[in-house]
Amino acid sequence: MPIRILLADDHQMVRQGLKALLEQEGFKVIGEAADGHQATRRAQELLPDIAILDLAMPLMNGIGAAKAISQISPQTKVVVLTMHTEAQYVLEALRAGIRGYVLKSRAAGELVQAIREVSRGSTFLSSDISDTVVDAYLNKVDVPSDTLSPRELQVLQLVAEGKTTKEVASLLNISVKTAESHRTRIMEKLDIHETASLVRYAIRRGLVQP
Amino acid sequence: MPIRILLADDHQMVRQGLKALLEQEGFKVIGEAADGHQATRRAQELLPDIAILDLAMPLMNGIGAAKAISQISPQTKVVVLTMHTEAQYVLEALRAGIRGYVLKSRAAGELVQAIREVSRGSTFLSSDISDTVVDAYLNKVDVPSDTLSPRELQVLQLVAEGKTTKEVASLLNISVKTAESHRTRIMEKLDIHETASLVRYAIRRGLVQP
DNA sequence: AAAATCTTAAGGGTTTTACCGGATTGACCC
DNA sequence: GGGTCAATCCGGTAAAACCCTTAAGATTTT
Repeated sequence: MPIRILLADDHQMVRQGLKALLEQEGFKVIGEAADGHQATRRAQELLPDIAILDLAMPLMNGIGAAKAISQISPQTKVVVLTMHTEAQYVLEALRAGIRGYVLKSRAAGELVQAIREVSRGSTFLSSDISDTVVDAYLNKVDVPSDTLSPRELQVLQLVAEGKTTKEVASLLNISVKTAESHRTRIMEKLDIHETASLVRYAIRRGLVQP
Repeated sequence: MPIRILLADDHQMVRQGLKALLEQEGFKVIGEAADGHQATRRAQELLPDIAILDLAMPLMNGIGAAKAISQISPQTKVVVLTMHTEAQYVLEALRAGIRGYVLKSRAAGELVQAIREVSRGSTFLSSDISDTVVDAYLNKVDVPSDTLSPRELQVLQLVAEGKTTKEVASLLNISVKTAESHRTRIMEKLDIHETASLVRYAIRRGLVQP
């Protein structure tokens, strides 16, 4: 019996392409969804073996859908398919109970491999991802590292608004060194290493307007 | 003779999926690219009939690649494939000489249709897009065209992607001082004084994704 | 032909970041 | 009452960003 797959991605064209690839490999794509809600509903109806979820979806993102699906269809194993390599996404996904984490920037073979591993009861992470996760665990920085503290969010917002560390410090009435420490910890937690990426992250989080 | 296609998208998995779909339709995907630079180089080598370009690509976006390709391979017709429906993107793409504008959220059939129309010398815009364009023309919604030169746009994109000046220089094969000059002129023109604001500006202009 | 802009490049300077150590306090939790 | 964590602070260093000036050669505009 072929492996029965639910495929969720907000771009129909991408879904069709992936479906074609997966069916070439002998998998059976029994359902599709364009957002997290749909994915959850379809999972409930179809009870697929594997749910492949994009992280960036409207209405409900992949993490939310993964959590919902493991509730209503525990036998369904979730594989996340995304462009994001940041530790914070990976760790959040792992905590949501996903079994595979595959990057869209990789060859389709990785997705195929992930499906095989995961349906065998194993797990699969794209190679760069493994490093990130291992690093996070080893350095014990792994903690709820996706959750920035209130203060860190505040600093991040100011940085994304273009304030220098000195300005941040004076705005928050703290020393420059403290502001610097916050900035450093933010970057550590997010696995980000330049201001530019920090700004893009803040925009994604809605902390600042583009 | 089948239509010869160059396919550019920064996600390999998406490319493979689209390739599978296009070859099912009898098209020949003769080359792939993961960024605007690669796309331009491959177009020069292969002189394809059609170049399918994602808008959001690293190093050089789809608009930049479209301009470059129409220079070095005038017989190549460009079809943009993207998730963006905003008038701003569409009009900019049209000014760059693209012949087709297809949304990733649509069925693959639209891309197939676009390729057929465009290679016949016609044009193709996904239906919502046509409205957008007509509206824009009627309302004379003139998109504030960038006063930045092509080179400056290119540098801006790289900076917003988090590249250091040194990296920008080596990517563009220019000296660090030149890259610095471009950066300075960009800030001067835009009256912007920090990287953070530069990044936000680049995002608003659609040069990079948040 | 003259003016303007673009692209390239450079010298020399200050300020800011990014990363490396470390430390102390207070709060909250079990 | 020991553990963990957020928040605060400090010293230092190398790299990068930022700021100023100048200028040659190509292309485009006027």
